[in-house]
Amino acid sequence: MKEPRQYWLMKSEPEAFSIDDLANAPKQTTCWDGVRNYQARNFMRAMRVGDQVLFYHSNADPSSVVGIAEVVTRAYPDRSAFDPKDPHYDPKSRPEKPLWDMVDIRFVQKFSSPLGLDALRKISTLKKMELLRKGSRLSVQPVRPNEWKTILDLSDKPPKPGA
DNA sequence: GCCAACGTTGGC
DNA sequence: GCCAACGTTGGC
Repeated sequence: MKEPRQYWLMKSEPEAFSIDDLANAPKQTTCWDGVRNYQARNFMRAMRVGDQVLFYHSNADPSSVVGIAEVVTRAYPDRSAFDPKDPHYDPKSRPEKPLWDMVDIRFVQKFSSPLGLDALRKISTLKKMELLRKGSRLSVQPVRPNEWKTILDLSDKPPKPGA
């Protein structure tokens, strides 16, 4: 039985790793390391190969959904947690008992124009979207199918005149 | 750069 | 198990 495709949103600061970095990466693929939040980790553990991901630029000007990526591996141990020199080193995670996981994602598409937070907030069907919740900081979060469809429809359209 | 919201830590 | 202190995220 084939599981239905799931949708997610992943945040990255473009200064650190942008959608262009993903597009230019070897095989247009990267491992999503450095996640050190249990909720975000658990969402990655729930991911399946083929799941679709909205790529979001945080701390950007303006912060926006900028494109699409695809999950290409199941979750597996994040080795960066074992490395004392790594900024995301976590001594609680040991190779024999890994605490943190990551997945690999592959570039699918960059939107012709980014969808900024202010524009997304105007869409009534996105009212409940995790990204738009006040104080929401989750760097990996689920996206509802109708939210996914709404955002893809928006990305198809040229920017509104005068907007 | 500010600061509100949030998660984690650690004293008790 | 409570909760204050602290560190981080991320919009603005």
